[in-house]
Amino acid sequence: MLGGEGESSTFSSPKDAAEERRKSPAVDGNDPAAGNRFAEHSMGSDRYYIPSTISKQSGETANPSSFIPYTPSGTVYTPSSAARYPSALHLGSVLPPTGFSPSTAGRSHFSPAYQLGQSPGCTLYPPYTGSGTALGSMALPSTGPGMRAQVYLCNRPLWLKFHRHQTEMIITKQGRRMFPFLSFNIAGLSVTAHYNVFVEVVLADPNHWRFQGGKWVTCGKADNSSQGNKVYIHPESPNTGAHWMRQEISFSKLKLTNNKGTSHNTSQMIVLQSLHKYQPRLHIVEVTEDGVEDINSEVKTQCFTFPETQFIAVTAYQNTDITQLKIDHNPFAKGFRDNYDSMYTAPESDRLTPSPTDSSRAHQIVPGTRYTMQPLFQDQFVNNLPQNRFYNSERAVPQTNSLLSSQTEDGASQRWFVTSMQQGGNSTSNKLDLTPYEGEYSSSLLPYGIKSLSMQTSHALSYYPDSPFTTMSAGWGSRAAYQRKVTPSLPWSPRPSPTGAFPEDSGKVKPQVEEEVNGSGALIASWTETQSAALSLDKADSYSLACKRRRLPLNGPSTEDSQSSTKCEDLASATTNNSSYSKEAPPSKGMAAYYSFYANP
DNA sequence: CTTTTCACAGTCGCGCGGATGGGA
DNA sequence: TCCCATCCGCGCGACTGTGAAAAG
Repeated sequence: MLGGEGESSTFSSPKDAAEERRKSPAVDGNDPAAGNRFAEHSMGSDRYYIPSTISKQSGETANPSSFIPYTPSGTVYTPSSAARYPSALHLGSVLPPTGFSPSTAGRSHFSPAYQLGQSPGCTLYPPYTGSGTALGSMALPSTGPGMRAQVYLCNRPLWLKFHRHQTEMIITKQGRRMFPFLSFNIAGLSVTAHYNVFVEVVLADPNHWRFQGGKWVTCGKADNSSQGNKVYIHPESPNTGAHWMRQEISFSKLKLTNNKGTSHNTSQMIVLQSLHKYQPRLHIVEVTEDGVEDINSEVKTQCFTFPETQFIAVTAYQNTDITQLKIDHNPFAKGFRDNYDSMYTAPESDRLTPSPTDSSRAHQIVPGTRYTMQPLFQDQFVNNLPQNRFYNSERAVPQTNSLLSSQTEDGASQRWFVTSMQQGGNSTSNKLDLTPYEGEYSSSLLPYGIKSLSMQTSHALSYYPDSPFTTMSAGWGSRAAYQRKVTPSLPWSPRPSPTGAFPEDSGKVKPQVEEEVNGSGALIASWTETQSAALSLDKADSYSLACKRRRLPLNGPSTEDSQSSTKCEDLASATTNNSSYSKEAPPSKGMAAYYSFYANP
């Protein structure tokens, strides 16, 4: 299915035939390259991802219906966006009120309408693109095949860190992995239905970029003649909805290359052009058991776009802020951390990034720990459903602690979505307003909690254990590195100083982190409270925080090794120690909820 | 001058093979 | 004594950003 490119024969399959059959009229009629499903290069210059605008979206968040795509009142397509690219306007004409054609949305790669129109809808974080002809379908089933999915960007905090400086991704001939990599958690799929999950990378704007004077500036028009694969299918595709929802879906193996002529590993490589801005998109396509798309089903494809994952492809890093962030956060670059010793012998609370061994240890010691941590920092939830419906689902974690109760579910979730939408930023820089996001950090995590009790390991994360928690801690602890390298070498840098690296560092980021920690503590408390409340909320919160600060593991005395592993263990212990994996502790309600989730899809 | 390519050093995960210990 | 499982160390390969050289 995904083999529109000649070289992408890997994806050639019976699905291709199905794809052709399912091609929408809009595609056929408007896109001369319609047959080239993934032929980004063949798209006109007008085929760009268009970041959503903020105002309208944010305004809609107050209305729960705005979370539902295709609702007449949920129009998110903004002429302003379209106006920037005339063709978008044109294509927008075929879009439904939500800004994209449901009949084409499912096949973004072929559909200019989708590509242009989906952005407002997608970046609206219920980027559901629906597919097939059923658009509109407010009546989409909430369960079973065709149900709408919800997607989390698992490592969004890390993405945001990079996004502040305009993320850059190295591309090489042999292919370079993305960092941060795309990692999602998916909910709302049919447990038994089969899905293909894949990532597509499309041009984010029609410009050619260059790094000049310490900042990225446009420089002419983008070259749209790029060829090569633009899609990366998750290696576990196809698989059941239960499988996709059971664990984090990581695309850490995805590689970016500028080698158009690459003939090997095409299935793992996405061909990009240097100095162009790209937007990754996640696609979830329902297929039959043998991996062929079922043309009889109306709702088959869903697309999710996260503006903060935009990046500029480069052959060499331009912005040293980005370089330093990569070094600080990418375990593979650990060798370049000249403050490595201090980083990894420092108190837990001061450590910047996880070492791969940390995560593996944690994982070995407490199976599922890694994933149990994730909900604590699931800051983002792409939801197609009315929030109240979501929160009323059996997956919702009991919110019994004071910290959480301080924010009503509706209020919290709404602001959370508002935040997401605001982050659409202006369509040019797409800078995200982080403030609301940070403020609602904890509340947004809750829905994710239960699901994250993974039953499986994630191979990818053994390499990139940048759980949202660990990544968040890197924001303010890495100042030394910035101070050392960035300041002297980048007098022009927008954030040349340690404190300037993140303007919020001195006065905002740290409180933010603490707030996040509190949020995690809050979650812990909520969990523990539901399971006989060994720790009160305040105790759990303060204790975990104290442990982090004082380098004390929550589970008692430990060696240096165990201390290092407490990054995940400490905050998660309250939950994981009571998970079904633990013999010592009784099953938690959370775990029960986890099962119930699958028992009641 | 800008951009790309390449070799390099450092780190880590994984797999293999040998050593060790327990049970039949 | 043999078999099996587990543990440990080593080497290889993958991966990273760096910095110089090459290419345009």
